[in-house]
Amino acid sequence: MAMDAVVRKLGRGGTSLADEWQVFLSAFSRRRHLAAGETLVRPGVRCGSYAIVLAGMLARSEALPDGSRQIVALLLPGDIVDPLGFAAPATDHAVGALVASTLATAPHETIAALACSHPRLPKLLMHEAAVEAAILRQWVVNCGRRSAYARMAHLICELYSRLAVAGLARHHACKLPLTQAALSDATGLSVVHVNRVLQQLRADGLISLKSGHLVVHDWPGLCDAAGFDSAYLDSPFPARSEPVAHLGLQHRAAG
Amino acid sequence: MAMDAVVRKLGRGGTSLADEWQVFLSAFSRRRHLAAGETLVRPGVRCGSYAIVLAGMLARSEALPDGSRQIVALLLPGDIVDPLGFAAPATDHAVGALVASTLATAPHETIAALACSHPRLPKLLMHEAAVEAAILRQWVVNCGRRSAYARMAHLICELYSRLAVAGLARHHACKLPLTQAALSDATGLSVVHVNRVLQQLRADGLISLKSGHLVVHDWPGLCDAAGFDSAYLDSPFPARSEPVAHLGLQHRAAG
DNA sequence: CGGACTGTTGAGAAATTTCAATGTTGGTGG
DNA sequence: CCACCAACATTGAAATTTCTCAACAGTCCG
Repeated sequence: MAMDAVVRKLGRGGTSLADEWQVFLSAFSRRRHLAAGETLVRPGVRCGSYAIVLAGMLARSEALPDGSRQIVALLLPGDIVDPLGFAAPATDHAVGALVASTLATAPHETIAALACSHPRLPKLLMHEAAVEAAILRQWVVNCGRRSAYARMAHLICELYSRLAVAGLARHHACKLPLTQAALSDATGLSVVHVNRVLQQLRADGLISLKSGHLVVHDWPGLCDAAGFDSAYLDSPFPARSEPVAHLGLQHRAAG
Repeated sequence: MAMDAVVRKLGRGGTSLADEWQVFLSAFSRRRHLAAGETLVRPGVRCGSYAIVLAGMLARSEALPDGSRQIVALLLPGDIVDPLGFAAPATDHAVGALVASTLATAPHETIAALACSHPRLPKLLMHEAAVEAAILRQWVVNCGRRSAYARMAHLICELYSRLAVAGLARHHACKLPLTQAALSDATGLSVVHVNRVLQQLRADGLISLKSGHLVVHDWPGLCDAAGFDSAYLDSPFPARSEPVAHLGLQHRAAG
């Protein structure tokens, strides 16, 4: 079943915590479906369970007083919605489905109980959280210091890489069902400018992006435009595995 | 000794994990001093120990190919440098001291060993990490969607609040030893614009900021300009404690 | 006193936003 | 199958924010 992406992504670190993953995943017996636009977590509400994205795409977002919103993270298949969940205070932001999505869920108590019998389980959650934090840091860099063009390119690099890790990219192509409005909220750019930047990226022969389907025509070029270095994304446990190259990507020259 | 701020800040959640904190802190027997500008962690290097900031101020930052840099987090007294440390992959960014700073350190192995005897210790680290992540999310919002003016105001609100939690603010004033260049790197603005925005904030009677000393003249006004809501910062464990009001701040009306 | 770092100022240039209108697409009901 | 509607994408032009450049002032320290 759709657990594929999850296993692929979570197992990427090699074998050192394979048992813990097995145990952890086995707790996720429940399924939950969300329609596009539906909300999973409301700001200020403590969510009582863990969730793993099986299919679709969700966004963590914050609404601003002036009516605009900022997407603060995108959740792809294989992602744990809130790895620090059972230790975290109430979330301050919303999590909503950008497209129809499927989740697997498990109550916090179940996981907490498992953590007792499998003391290395927290380590595994902490690792996932650390990768999520690294992504978040890149978003700060993105919004803070990169030009609109590089910002868009970087977001696309990140998403492509993450989808590739989950086994959801083939032949430099993947589904990327984000409207330009969503891209705008993710990058902090205006919708109009997103549109123009995308045209530029297409004109430069780097990508195609149409009706939710992304094709990367020039991965090294895109990485270069973005200042993208995938190291922060996939880093498995102690050693560093080969980069996403094995998933059908040429890897850009070390710089 | 300087452990004051630490105890104050880390203990803020009330008593539920007090024992774990005791045990955790007792492992930090080593001290380390950094001069201003000195580097604690270099990108790509796995750091083998935990560190807690006792005094001073450090910055996590990423350098960009074009020579600019983005500060991705500021570490204040009481902060754990990398709560997910022993489960995290190698850091992708640098951590450096902005001013002369003191740290307490403990080897990862020591903490890992303690985690075995005190199974709730990871939960405590995860909680700290969750708060750090919430701050990071606010930075994304800040850089992505707020005007320069609001952005600066928000950063100041955040720093003042965090310093207040650590017991380092009195009478609406605190030390804030950040150069305008550092503020620029933290907000993603140009140095020149930082200067102008600060002048505006002063002219509007919200703050004074001179030679490393901040005074907040109009906390509600500043929060308002920033769109600041302290909820994400201090949230202690399950229940929510009173906001920073008890630390000498008027709290803005709920809204 | 000199030098280095930090803060300040002005003016023109550039990137990005806003506004407002017009295509395009995909689905739905007649 | 067509008409229609809503959501999404695209375009142009003016307005605004922010940046860059370049100069100058203040402060700290040896």
